[in-house]
Parts: sequence; C-alpha cells; structure tokens
Amino acid sequence: MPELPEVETIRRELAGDVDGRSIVEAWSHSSAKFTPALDAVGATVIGLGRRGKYLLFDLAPAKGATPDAQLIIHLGMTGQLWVGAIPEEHRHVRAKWLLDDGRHLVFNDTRRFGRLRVVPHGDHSSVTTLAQLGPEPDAAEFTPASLKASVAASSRRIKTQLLSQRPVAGLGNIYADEALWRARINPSRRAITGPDAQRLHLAITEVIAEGIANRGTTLKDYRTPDGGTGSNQHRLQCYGRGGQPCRSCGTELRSRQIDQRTTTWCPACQRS
DNA sequence: CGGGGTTCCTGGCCGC
DNA sequence: TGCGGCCAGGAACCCC
Repeated sequence: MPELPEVETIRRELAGDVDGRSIVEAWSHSSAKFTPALDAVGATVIGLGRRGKYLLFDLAPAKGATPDAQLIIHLGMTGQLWVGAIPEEHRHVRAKWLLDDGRHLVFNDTRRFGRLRVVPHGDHSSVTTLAQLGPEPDAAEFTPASLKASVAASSRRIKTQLLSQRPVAGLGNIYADEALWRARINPSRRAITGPDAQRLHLAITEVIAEGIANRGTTLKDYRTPDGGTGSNQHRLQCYGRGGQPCRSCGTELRSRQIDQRTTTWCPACQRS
C-alpha cells in the first residue's frame, strides 16, 4: 500500500517523464473517483510534487507559465503510475493521459481505492485530509514538541492518530507499526510523555528516510514507475510479524485490530 | 467539529 | 475443480 516512501519514490522516478509534457487527451473509468482525469486535458505539466501520500502535478495553461491548476492523485491501496506502454496484464487501468511525446501516463488500480481530482492550484479545500495534513516527517515544523502537542489534542489511540495524517503526514499501517515498535510505544496508548515523543519523532523520521532510501516496501502490488520493486520489505521488524519473535527481545509479537487495522506490537518492548 | 461507523473494491487463500 | 467466506485497508462520507 503506497505510503510516503512509496509515493516519494514514484514522484522521483516519474518527474523526468512528465515535466514539460502537455496532455493531449485523456480517458478514465466511469467512477467519479477517476472521471476528473479529463479535466487535465490541454494543460502542461510543469512540476511534480508530493504532500504526504498525495502526488501533486502542477498544471499550467502553456509551457513555462505559472501553474493555475493541480492534478491530485492518491494511489489508495493498489495504485500504480507510470509513463509508457500498457501491457496486456494491466487489466485495471482507471485513467490514462496521452502526452505530447506520444506516450501515456497510466494509472492502474486493481481495487479502485485510489482517486484523483483537478483543483485550482494550491486550493486543497475539496480534499479534506490533504487540507488538514500534518507536517512532512522531514520538515522543520515536525518536532518532538509538535508531535506531543498534536497527540494531546485528541484522546484517540496513538495508532489511530498516526493513521489520521494529522500529527505527521504520510504514515500508513506498515510504517506506523514500525515506528511505534522502534520507539517502544504501545499502539493503544492515548497519551505520550515528552521522552515518548522524542523517541517516536526520531523513529518516524528514521523509518520514513530508510523506506525512501530502499525505494519503498513491496509486499504485493507496489511497483516503481519502471516496474521494479522496493526493497524495504526485507527491513521490516514488526509489521506483519504477529506470532513471530520480537527482533529486539524474542517475545512473541501480538496482533489485534485497532480501528479495523491489523496492528502488531511487542507486549514486552511496547508495554502499555 | 470530533469521533464512530460505513463504504468502496479485487484477488489470494482456505476449507469443504 | 468450484465456490463461498474471509481478509488485506486509506480515506471519503454520513451522522450524531
């Protein structure tokens, strides 16, 4: 499931193929999640950015002009994005844009949890999670103090809060479990101390940076734009390891649902 | 406005 | 072999 490291890897590898390209025509699946793809026809892509798990294509009316719109794409669970041909096995193309170099920007999404939209440039008010998104993990505004304050503003469980994208942007189920394990914080906690916040802040910045360095975590569907896989799945210490021994202390890791998400933790290292 | 519940989706896997 | 049931889960959306 593309989280920040996967989306950032896609952004880096896709940017050179779309920058400066005009969109000649578009096609989309009939779902309202994808039909806004057609709104990008006629525009020129003059930059590719990212906030959290959202890709932001800067669109201008002409090459080199100031952007007046943005194509926002969220990849959901199984979204894939690349520039080039559409091989036979990709049966779940949900949108495609013909570029002025004759190639297609392709959005393939098996389970249709992804979505996209074209908005006035910088106006994210119609994408609520994006509008309320917390700071990037590597931003100066993201500090142990900001993390502690954000968590204190709600009484929900820490795992739930991290997935809400408000204390910090970009964590999904994988990197949230990894960060909490590394910081030795129980996912069911509803408040954190100053030292907890220090450890969790460090753990989040580390797991995200390492995920990017490893070009993302490929468990099943995630692919980079060139069709390759990430390698971070070989570095996971906690996610998906319920019933197996903790890599730190040997205790059997436990799993249970928190807000309908499978959550794994070490009952010894991550005491309540 | 925060928070809880529901919904969207397909494919892989399991047991019968 | 076929098939029903279950599971994976990010975020929009509705409602109180």
